[in-house]
Amino acid sequence: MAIKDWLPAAVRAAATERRLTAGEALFRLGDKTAGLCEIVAGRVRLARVDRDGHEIVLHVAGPGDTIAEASLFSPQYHCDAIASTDAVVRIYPKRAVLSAFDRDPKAALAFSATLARQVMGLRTRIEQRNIRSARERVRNYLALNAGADGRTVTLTGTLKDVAAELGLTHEALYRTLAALERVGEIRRAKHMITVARPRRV
Amino acid sequence: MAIKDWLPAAVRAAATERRLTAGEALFRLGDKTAGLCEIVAGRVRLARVDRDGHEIVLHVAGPGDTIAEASLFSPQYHCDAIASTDAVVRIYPKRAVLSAFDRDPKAALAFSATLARQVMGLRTRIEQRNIRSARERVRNYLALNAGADGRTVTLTGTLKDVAAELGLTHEALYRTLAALERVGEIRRAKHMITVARPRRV
DNA sequence: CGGCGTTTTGAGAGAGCTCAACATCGGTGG
DNA sequence: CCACCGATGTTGAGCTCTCTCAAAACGCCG
Repeated sequence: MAIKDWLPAAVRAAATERRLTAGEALFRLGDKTAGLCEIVAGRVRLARVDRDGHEIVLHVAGPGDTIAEASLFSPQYHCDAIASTDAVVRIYPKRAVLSAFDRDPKAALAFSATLARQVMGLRTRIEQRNIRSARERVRNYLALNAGADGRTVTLTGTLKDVAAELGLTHEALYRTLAALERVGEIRRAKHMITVARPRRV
Repeated sequence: MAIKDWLPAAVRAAATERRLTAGEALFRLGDKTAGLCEIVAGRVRLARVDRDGHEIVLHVAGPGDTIAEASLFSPQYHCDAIASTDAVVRIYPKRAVLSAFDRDPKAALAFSATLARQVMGLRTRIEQRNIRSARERVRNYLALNAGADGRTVTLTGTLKDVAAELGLTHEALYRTLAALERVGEIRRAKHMITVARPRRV
């Protein structure tokens, strides 16, 4: 769900861009909230620092992700945002966003819709993490990401990325895929995995 | 974030209640969407059935949770909702909710705010699941749920519930807590856990 | 008092992680 | 065009850690 699909053009035009070097803070806990933030390039992590000075990562956002949605409704940030790599972000001023929502209920609803969709997706991912077995987790992933035919999954990124999304080490993923291919449950091609025998348990 | 905190009273009044027996479907994939649903009692799972006839659980909701937020923006349900136990649910008709949002931007924004907060919480939980070690996961949980003093965590439910939330078996949680207590890192009282030595790594 | 669910501890096994070596691929520059 | 290099992909071996199965103490409620 890209920003441009729901944020009015007028608001998008009001955005400012900012460049961050690795380790630089986009904002800190307690700062006055500026607005919605879209990651254009690089990685930005949201984190809190506990009493021990230990950093607790809440989320890692990459290109296309938005962060600080909740900041629209809060005067201060509730955590730190630190660039993990050199990064470029685009900031949509809070006031512009909120007033657009106020004037245009459609836009507000569209925003709600994207959030509701995000909630769905995140809940699905959490449920996926409850699966212990690497094999089952991969099966789940394939079933959930299968295309229209219900059998073919097109890989957007690298297998390493998939492994991270699944919460597995890349080695474990490679092995599991190899094992599934060995028993004929899947077939693999470049950037594509096909489940060989649907309709089976 | 309880429903009554953001849903206008007029909409709440329009709600209907429904009683489900274990295994009964609240709705099925493809059904026309009725509205927002709040779980009053029992457990309801959201699931999809894949080509193999295998059920993929997307989410399990308990009392106080809302489900089908995204259904407000879709004509049909995208998954099944099945009662895992006998359950009672309250349904807020889609039309009433949407028209309330349309009339009252404040209500729409309040809805967005709860969703944004949910997204935050869910992302945090996902990040937590990336922690492999039971001990680290428990530390993370304690740090994240500490009260105002940053050292004391008050348990709302049973330890078994906490274990489920952490994605650990209850045995693993008991053992980990016992170990942490043994080395003096935490102290435990009835429904309360205190981190003994803050400001340490 | 009796029963049920939570809490606790024990022992064993399996599964994924870690460390390590190597193959493969794509891009870069000479 | 080819050598080089870094990142991705792949496989091996050992080890740690959690899960599983089991049994028992504990606490709460009827």
